[in-house]
Amino acid sequence: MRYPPEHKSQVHQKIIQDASRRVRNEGLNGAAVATIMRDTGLTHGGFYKHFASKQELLLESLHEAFREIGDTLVAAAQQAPPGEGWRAIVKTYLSLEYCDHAERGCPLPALAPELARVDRSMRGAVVGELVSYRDRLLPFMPGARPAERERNFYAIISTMMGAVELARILPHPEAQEKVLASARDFLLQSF
Amino acid sequence: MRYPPEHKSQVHQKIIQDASRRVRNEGLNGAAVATIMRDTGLTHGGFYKHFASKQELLLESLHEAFREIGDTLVAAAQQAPPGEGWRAIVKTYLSLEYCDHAERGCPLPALAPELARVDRSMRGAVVGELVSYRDRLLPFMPGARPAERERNFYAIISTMMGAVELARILPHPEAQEKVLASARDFLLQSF
DNA sequence: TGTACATCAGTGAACGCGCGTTCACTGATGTAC
DNA sequence: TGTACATCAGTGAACGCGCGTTCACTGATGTAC
Repeated sequence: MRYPPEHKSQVHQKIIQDASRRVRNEGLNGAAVATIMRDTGLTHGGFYKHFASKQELLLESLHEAFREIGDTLVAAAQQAPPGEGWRAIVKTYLSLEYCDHAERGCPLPALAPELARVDRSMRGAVVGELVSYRDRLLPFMPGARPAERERNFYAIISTMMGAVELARILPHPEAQEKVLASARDFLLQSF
Repeated sequence: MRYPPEHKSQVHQKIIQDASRRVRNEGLNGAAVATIMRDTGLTHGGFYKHFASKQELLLESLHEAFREIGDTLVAAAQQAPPGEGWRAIVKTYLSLEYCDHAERGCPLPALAPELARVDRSMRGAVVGELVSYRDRLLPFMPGARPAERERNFYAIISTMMGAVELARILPHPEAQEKVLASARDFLLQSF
């Protein structure tokens, strides 16, 4: 049962992709080792040929999630005229599309309170992901000076996260859109 | 082992108080039946003399949490001059004090993503709690007309929730305060 | 070219643990007669 | 006033289940000689 040289890293990546989606959809406990391995077409015993522990998988999944949504938001911002990148980010982030598909969205509205509770051994890595996510988006934020862009980033991301979380609790698309639109209009008319 | 007539309802209330704090501090899975009963000075077997199920406890704990923080915020708003209630709410909500003590704070930054994932049998009750929380705070929101106050409520609560969640992920009080202050200044200078 | 051995991703039974829930039981007190 | 029984909050052993993790094993292919 020998495999081609790329095989292992492909399986590794497939496991992370799957976990990254499951974790955003169902929370940090939503990605059980046995379930993820079954989805990948393998059995649970093989998991430890790819990861030293469940915790390692969670951290790599989180990294993948931040990378994926970061790419999307940066791409949207780069399409916009100079200085207007943040508007494109706000419109993308607060769309019903991303509200409905947590598995492709930002990990913060999906996981933030759980991330605040991870134990010491994961804390540093989690903070690191958050900081590099911020640093990728900072250049597109409104504000003349870096300190001002940082303050505006915190205000904007806070509003967006909260709005998506609130909308996801509500049952009807109209109610969800009301929350998303309130936050969107509020942000776009500010700055 | 007969008990005075008020005894049972006092124990019931003590269990809910404890669960309400644990759930805000450690998440919906943080309030294990055995742990809570031990804290109350009882054994786990007695739990079902007070609640039909764990789910019933969670819903009553959530109700208690919204009631507690709602009381606090309404009291703060009532101290403020007419029309300025929302400013008092923002300052209270975004204090380091409440950021540090999730167990006494708003259940939204502690539980929102988990609340978005509760199964159908709990969904209605959760939405009900959210709606009545909103309706308690609406009168203090900025805006001349009810529809405007509702939009402003969504924008304000979203920003506050997100900021507290973000701050709670960060390790140092200075970093936390930077996030809280960014959101606070942003909200107070708007409207 | 042929044989013996090493490699290593994947298998599946088994483990210990924490969880929500059930249930026969306890024992102090109230009530019926 | 005294006896028999009912009540009911609380006890603690036991259950089935899902979880992360371990481990002896498999078997196709590579390598050594």
